Amino acid sequence: MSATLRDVAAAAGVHAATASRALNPETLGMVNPATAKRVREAAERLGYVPNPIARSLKTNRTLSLGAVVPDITNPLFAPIIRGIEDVAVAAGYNVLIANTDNEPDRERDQVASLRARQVDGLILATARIEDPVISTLIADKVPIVLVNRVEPDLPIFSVAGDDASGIRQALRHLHELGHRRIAHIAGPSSTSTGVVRRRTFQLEIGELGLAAEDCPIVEAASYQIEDGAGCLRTVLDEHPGVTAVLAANDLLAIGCYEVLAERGLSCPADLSVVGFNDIPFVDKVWPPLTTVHVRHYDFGAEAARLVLEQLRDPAISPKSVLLSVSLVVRGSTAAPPDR
Amino acid sequence: MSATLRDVAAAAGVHAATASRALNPETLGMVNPATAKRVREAAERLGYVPNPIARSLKTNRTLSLGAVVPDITNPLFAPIIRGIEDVAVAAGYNVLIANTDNEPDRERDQVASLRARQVDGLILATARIEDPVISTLIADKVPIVLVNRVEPDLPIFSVAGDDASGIRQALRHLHELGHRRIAHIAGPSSTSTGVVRRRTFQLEIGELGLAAEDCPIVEAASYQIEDGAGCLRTVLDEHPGVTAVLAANDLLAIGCYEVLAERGLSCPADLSVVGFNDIPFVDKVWPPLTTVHVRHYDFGAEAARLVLEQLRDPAISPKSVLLSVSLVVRGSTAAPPDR
DNA sequence: ATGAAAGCGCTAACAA
DNA sequence: TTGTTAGCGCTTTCAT
Repeated sequence: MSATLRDVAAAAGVHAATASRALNPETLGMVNPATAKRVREAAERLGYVPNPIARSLKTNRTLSLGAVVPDITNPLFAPIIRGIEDVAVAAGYNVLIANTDNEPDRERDQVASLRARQVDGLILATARIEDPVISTLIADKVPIVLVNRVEPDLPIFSVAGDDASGIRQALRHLHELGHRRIAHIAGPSSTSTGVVRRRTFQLEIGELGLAAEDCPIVEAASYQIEDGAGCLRTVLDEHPGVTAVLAANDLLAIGCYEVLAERGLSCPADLSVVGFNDIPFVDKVWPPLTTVHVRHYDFGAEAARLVLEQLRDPAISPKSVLLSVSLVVRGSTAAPPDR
Repeated sequence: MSATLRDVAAAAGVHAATASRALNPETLGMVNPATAKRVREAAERLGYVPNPIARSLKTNRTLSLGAVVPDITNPLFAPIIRGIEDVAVAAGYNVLIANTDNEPDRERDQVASLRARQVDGLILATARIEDPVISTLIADKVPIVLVNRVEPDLPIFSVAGDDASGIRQALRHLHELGHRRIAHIAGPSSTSTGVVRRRTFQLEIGELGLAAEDCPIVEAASYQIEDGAGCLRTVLDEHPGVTAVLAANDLLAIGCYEVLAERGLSCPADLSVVGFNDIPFVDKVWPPLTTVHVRHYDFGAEAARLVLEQLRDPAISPKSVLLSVSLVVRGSTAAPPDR
């Protein structure tokens, strides 16, 4: 059995409370430097390791944060988690990660489990809109931050990329290359990103003076490669004149590649493709994907900072952080074919 | 404030101890079914959620496992973590994840932090050999499982892929295609996988009757894309006759692609390349990578099962689980060029 | 079958 | 500055 605070106190010839104060930086000021030193030495000698469980029971703080993601194997979330972790660990917190598999029930359970384990704050990177879990969390005053999602109507902290700017940059790039018939493979309308990117696409098409009927939108059931493939098949079948596709994320764009291969079309000669997110490896596919780079690590880091802020000052009012994005032009976009 | 066990007890008109027994499946037998029902209803009514912190303080068990990985953003580890999580959650445990950045100091700190938080068991997916952290853990009788690493000389649980078989399958594939001058880009000799794969390469070269001097080995400083590129440059400069490369992991193989592009060589026409691990997206690069498929999700799932086994029966003796691997032939391998 | 009492290891009033 | 006391919420003897 490892040494407890009482053991340390006894060894240093002081009371447990004094030992506690001596060992805790915040209360160290209340104790005589000499005794503090004795206590520290005794602790060292006994190999004392404080028991955070006992501390938590007393203080109602666990020094841990919960992070809820739809799927840790999605390359999008690894850097987000990494960002959260780095900031949290630096502040003395650790992070409990929970997967939801995009299932509302599992999300509810995981959040409940995290709350039962008394995490001090929560970061949600699950993208569903109108999520009842969130309202409960807000009502219960649990410090939370949303990642990769905006909820303009809710008093809540959030971190997201400037999706509108990303879509605009992508569209203008295609427009400058000469494309006039551009399709959008939209993300699920149950996600905040899907909705925002789609709406911006429509707006910007108008801004550029393109005809809505030349720029079809097909919605993917989920952000997966196969959905991208299915959507592009629909587009090509129904709008053969399209010369470029703007996909709502990289996975959907990669799905497009499969359809091109299967139909003997080449990218970018026959069709230009643009993705969104710049996940790892899309620079290694062929052709290297032109996409919108999003700073996912910073999403996580910023989200963690926002939770910690709330922990420091519970009265602080919510803010939304919008991180800049930038188009990365690679090999999947070029001028449209001559007709 | 949420309801405590005392509140439930009071509401049901019983003592806290009775409420505790009624709510705990293991002790439910000691209590009158009628009172048990009353307690359960009261708990339901008050929305009682047990406080695991208080329970842990008393029982010395936290129902949580620690998972230590070198880098969560490495696509190799996401499925491992996912496997751990799925099994752990199904058994009522949750998982604390810690990154080490491949830094020994950080590994020590993270393990210490996890232990301080009283995790019931640990899973280490960090690959360094002769790791002092491990001996300490063994000495302290902490239930642990090593993942993707074998330590034949240590009495310890481990889960790994059959690396030797993977290397053999890859080499025979190349040999059958007609390659006789095959280079190996080895992983760091500080990792168990690096050592085993390299040794098997040497052995198998002999088995196949190939000359050691025709089959150079270059060791990568780490398992990164850039290291793969650097190693291949060395190989091509010093052994221009080589017609195939077997890389110790996929990232190193992808690094080879970059060198081929930069030298105007084509894969597989000029040089065949084989990877190891079959991480996501290596089927999307160009040419699609021939590689050894490893069941990483199962690594995690099996590791979690092994920890849980130890928790159930602390006296159980260590075992090593070796999971099968299989070569996936894609587009990066072909017959050697005619000379 | 249930209640009483103690205590896990720590911290925070309060008192001295 | 230090000690005393109490208690966080739960489980577990021991007694009834």
